[in-house]
Amino acid sequence: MALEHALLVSLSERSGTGYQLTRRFDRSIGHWWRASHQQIYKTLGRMTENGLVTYVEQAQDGKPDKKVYSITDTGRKTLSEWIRTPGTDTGDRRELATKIRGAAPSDLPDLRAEVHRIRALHAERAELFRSFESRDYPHPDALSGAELQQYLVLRGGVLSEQGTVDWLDEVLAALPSPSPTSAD
Amino acid sequence: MALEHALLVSLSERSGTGYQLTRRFDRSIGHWWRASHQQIYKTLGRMTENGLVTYVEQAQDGKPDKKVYSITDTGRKTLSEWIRTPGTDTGDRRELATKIRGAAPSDLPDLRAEVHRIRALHAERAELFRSFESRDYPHPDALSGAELQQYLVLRGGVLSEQGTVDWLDEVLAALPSPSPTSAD
DNA sequence: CTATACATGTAACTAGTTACATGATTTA
DNA sequence: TAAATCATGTAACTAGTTACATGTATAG
Repeated sequence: MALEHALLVSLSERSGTGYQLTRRFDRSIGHWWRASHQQIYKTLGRMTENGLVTYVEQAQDGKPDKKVYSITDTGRKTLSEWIRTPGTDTGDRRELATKIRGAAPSDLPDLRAEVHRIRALHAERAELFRSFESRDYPHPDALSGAELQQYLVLRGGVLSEQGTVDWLDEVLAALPSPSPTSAD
Repeated sequence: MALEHALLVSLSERSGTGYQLTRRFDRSIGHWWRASHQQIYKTLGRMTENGLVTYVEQAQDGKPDKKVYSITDTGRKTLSEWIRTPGTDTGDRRELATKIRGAAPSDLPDLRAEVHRIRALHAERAELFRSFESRDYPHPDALSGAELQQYLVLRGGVLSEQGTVDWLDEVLAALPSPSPTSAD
């Protein structure tokens, strides 16, 4: 589960309550991910059982007690291992974004490799969709009806895949290279 | 549930077995959606109970019997109603793509309105992310470390939102307008 | 002989949503 | 006086994944 890892990234930046984590998700991490407070509380509960996080309960007057969560050493280790391990071959953008966000300097070589890998998956799909496009719809201006609509959906696929490739090219250009003398 | 609607779209184009629907998902509809055969069989079962689809069982020698599903009048009505009704305000691309794919000529005015609505949601988010970008990272070339990585993830959000807007602009330009005399 | 296509499903699980429930403080 | 913010959760449900189970025909 990647929500677990996203929470670890957030907690590795700074500790906070479930409520605060929900709000952070609505803002920064939520640029590409939404998680409800219910889901976050549930996940934090399981993570506590698994020793990835701990919390300190703080009494407050007028408000319910709050639980301030922080990442444990086990959590930090689990996160780093996850970042260093290639993900699934579905090319999940959310998962990759979490890894980019959470990678420590020592994780960067593995991260770059993973970005390359995911970029290749999306480039391949973009190519595949473009081949469908030219094969099945050689004259897009002449289309109408159901065929036009099918074409437009395919166009969405092409643009989405190519957009991901463009983003990852930006990422690779900006991320520090391990060996600046030998170009990639 | 939108898988239900995606299956109705597929069956409204032509009838088929659960297996065939799975394969069609892997190809055309699967450009932006994946569904496993297990999930499709389960969903077809529920849809049969709800009267959206029916099947005819066909014996085959050497192969297990197959169930050829087709859409019912209720299913067709349900699909059309769903297409004509605005969706959630999360701006789900998958859902919109299903509507574009499934809309009959008489659904087009409502579809255009929905595309406009979803385009506006994504344009708003693109703007919001760009405002974060210029406020929090005025000099992107000077960034490094965690801050650079946060910026790159935000860039992914900007590109993704803008990419969706660009796609929907293409859709609006290509889809026939109800009144060609008054420009939008 | 191995993989792929055809054809169906169950069981157990993980992920995520929606509705409900409580209650104080601050801002408009 | 109404809404938003802070703060926690449970219960019921829908959606989707992974592992298991069976069996033939055909192409390489």
